[in-house]
Amino acid sequence: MNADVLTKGYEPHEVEKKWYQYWESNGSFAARDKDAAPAYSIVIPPPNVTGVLHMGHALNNTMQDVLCRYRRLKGDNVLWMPGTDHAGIATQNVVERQLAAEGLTRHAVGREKFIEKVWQWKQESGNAIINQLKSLGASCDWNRERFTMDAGLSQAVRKVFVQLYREGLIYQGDYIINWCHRCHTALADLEVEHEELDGHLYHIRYPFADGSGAIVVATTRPETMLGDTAVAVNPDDERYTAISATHVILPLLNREIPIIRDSYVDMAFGTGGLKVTPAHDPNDFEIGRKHDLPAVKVINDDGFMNDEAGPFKGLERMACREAVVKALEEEGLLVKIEPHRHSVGHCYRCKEVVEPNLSRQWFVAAKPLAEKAIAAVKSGKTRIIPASWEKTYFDWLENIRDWCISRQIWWGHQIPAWTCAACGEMVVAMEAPTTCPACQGSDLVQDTDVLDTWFSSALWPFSTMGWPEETDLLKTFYPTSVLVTGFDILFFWVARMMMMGLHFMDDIPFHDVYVHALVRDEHGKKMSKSKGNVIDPLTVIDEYGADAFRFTLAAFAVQGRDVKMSEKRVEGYRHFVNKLWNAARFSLMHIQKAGGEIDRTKLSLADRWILSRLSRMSSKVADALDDYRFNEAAAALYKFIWHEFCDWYLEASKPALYGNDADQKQAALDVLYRVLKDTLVVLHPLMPFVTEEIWHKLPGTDGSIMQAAYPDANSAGVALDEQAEADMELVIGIITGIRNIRGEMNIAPALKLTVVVQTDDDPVAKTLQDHLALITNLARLESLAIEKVGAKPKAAATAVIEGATIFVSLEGIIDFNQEAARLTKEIGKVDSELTVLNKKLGNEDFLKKAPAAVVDKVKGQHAAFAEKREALEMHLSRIEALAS
RNA sequence: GGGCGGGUAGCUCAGUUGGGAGAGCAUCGGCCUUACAAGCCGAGGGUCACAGGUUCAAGCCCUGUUCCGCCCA
Repeated sequence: MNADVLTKGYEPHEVEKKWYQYWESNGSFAARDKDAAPAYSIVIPPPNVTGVLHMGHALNNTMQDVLCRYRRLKGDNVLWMPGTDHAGIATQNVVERQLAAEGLTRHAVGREKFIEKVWQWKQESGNAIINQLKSLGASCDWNRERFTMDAGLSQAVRKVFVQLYREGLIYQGDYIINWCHRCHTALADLEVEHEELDGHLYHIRYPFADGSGAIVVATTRPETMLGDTAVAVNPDDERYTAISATHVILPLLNREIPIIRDSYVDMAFGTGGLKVTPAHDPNDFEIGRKHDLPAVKVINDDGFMNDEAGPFKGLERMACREAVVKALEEEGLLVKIEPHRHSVGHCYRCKEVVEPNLSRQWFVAAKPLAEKAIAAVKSGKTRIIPASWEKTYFDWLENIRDWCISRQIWWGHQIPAWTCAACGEMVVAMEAPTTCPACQGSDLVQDTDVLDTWFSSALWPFSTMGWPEETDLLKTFYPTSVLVTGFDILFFWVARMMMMGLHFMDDIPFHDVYVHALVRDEHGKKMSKSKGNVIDPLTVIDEYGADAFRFTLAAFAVQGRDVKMSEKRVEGYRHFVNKLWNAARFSLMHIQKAGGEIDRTKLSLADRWILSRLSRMSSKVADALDDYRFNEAAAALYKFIWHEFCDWYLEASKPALYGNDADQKQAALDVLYRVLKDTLVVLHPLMPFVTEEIWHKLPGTDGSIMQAAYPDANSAGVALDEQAEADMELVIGIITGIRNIRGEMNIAPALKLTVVVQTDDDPVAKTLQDHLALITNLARLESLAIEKVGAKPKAAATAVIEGATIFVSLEGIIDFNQEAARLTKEIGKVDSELTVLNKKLGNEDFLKKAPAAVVDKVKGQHAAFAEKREALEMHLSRIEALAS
């Protein structure tokens, strides 16, 4: 026997550090630009460069790592493309806060210097998340790491912008956009989060210009009335069909504005009168365009009222609301204020209330791009998994609106558009023009806006592979195999990558999109700092190890369902890591050298059984991973390793391993070696570290487990063996029956039992006879006799299994009342089974209409239970006779 | 208002062509049995949200009700 090659308990810390460095320095994660092997590729959803690893990243990247490691074991040439996103607004905010601490603003620093500072920040502290991904075990090809602001990716962004502009799919225009006063930028519709809030509905009287009366309008934002350019009513609204007035006097400003009629107006809402503010409301903007109304902007981009607000000029918008309400009240024009619950938009970056605002911005005409994105999924070229997300995807793309892509910040890809100071001509080009094509002037000023960060991430699947160059990488790995992502960025990112990929690469960006759920706390609540229920993945990894953490994530990652995470659950799987560790420890005490070819003629029942179970398990795990059913892969491994390999096989093989029969011992060693080795490989994608550690302790392995081949379920030696599985099931049934008696009768584990099994079923008798030693050992018996049904042992506890009756001799220690109670309980269980079966068999229709196989099965079950009941009943009456 | 997901053991959840209600944790009882007490052996525990329907047969399919969560407007 070997000396202790493994420590008694598994300590992940050093092991994880060691093997990660080993993999990196050996280039184990490197993809080959050109290769004969099948290509498998994933681009990472680039985390924000400002980000720190949270549970969502942990789940997302664990899944990708599992897939990549699995495909490598299957022999694929795997590219897992890593990188980060420049996260325009978020990053700018971080650096601005830093400046603020020094009493500076970005404007004081200047654009050029400010951007320098952002790069500096990125250099110093921007890549924290990359190291955190490494501690999770992520096997990205780090030498290819990309950043959305890299030169190459920026070139791609510019090319895309210029081409779309020339195709008329990018345009500049004055439209209502969402404006965040805090971030001081436009936002796309998607970037606005709506929340139901309690507010007020202000009813305001607008007097008719001809003095013939007034119309009452209702609004939630009274300050915008200063920008009203009309009042609208529904043409079918009988309340207003008869009025003579054509204009109203806008209160406070005493401006005359028209009354217009438009069927858009909801007659049921309030008084049926609608104030129209084209510059500060998206719906009003549409009405304004239709009726050719002027748009008067009263709130500036800084959130303060401008000249158009007259006496309210200079007030902050919320202060202005109060002032307007007060003024209306004084003039007797405020009819009433009602409590009103309504949806309010907030900036997704800073949570500030956003203001609809008329502004000159750049837009992508999304419709034509969306059509191709819809078609690709409809035709099945790209699969969305689970398919339930397809509907959401279609709904959004079918109702897509133009995408506002310009942002009034500094950190990002500056828009490649230049305007001639002399003649106003605009040039959109790859390179900065030196002369104006219209007037030959040389003073060309670049647009100061930058592009939405999502614009560059939309190009990620091909920009990271070197596009617009026609690289080998693109040829080998585009389209990517799968995109793994959370549903929260299905629109932000997935849909846009589809649009851009199809347009510029003329092919889908990925074959599969695997959409996973969110990680919540153990009660299903969203993790948030304010709730204090955030679990930090790094803390978890530190305490329980990355393997246990990854396995937990995989085990709970059921399709379409949120992952509920608690440290307690991770702790449970740490026990599992330790279980594996100790199974390896035991194995390595016996294994001296690499196992040889398995000689199937020399195998014991347990040997054949575990090889058969191994074969099933490795196929099951492969099938599960092929279908992104991570939880099933985890469950299959857990059950096999703990409840089959450890609970039964290791125990069953001990006599051979400790014994003196050289043949038996060699067979057991060969099987043990093979099972451990294959199990490590199958488990490796989920638990990369501990499997690598054990792999290196295993004699006969060379190099990393990452270079191993995924076990072939039908390879020599390992094979499905249904006979062995059936026989082992019988043996396990006998042993469990005996253990049950031992447990229920409170018989000390150390006490060796004398057992008789009676059966008239010859194959059963033969199987048991063949494996007397196995049963004797695992049930801790003094002796085991297999007999024909005959005279019953006297003082014995009884268990009935199919085809056989077990008598555990309890000479001198049997408590007859206890045994009677045990048998009664057992009969009760059988009776409830029989009730169900009797009901079925008593049903004519069942016998007539159910498939014959089902009827036969039920009949068989009934016979077995009836026989069991009879036997138990008989033993009970014997016991009762003895007890009295 | 529209859409999606969910309600199964005390807790968290599996349950994929409709035919045996299961796992982990927790609970109870017994064990330091030569890999593992981070362990071993055994046990208890469920009107599968509710009401109908289809079917010989429903946790699973259909309809309605209710509660919870999310997305969109």
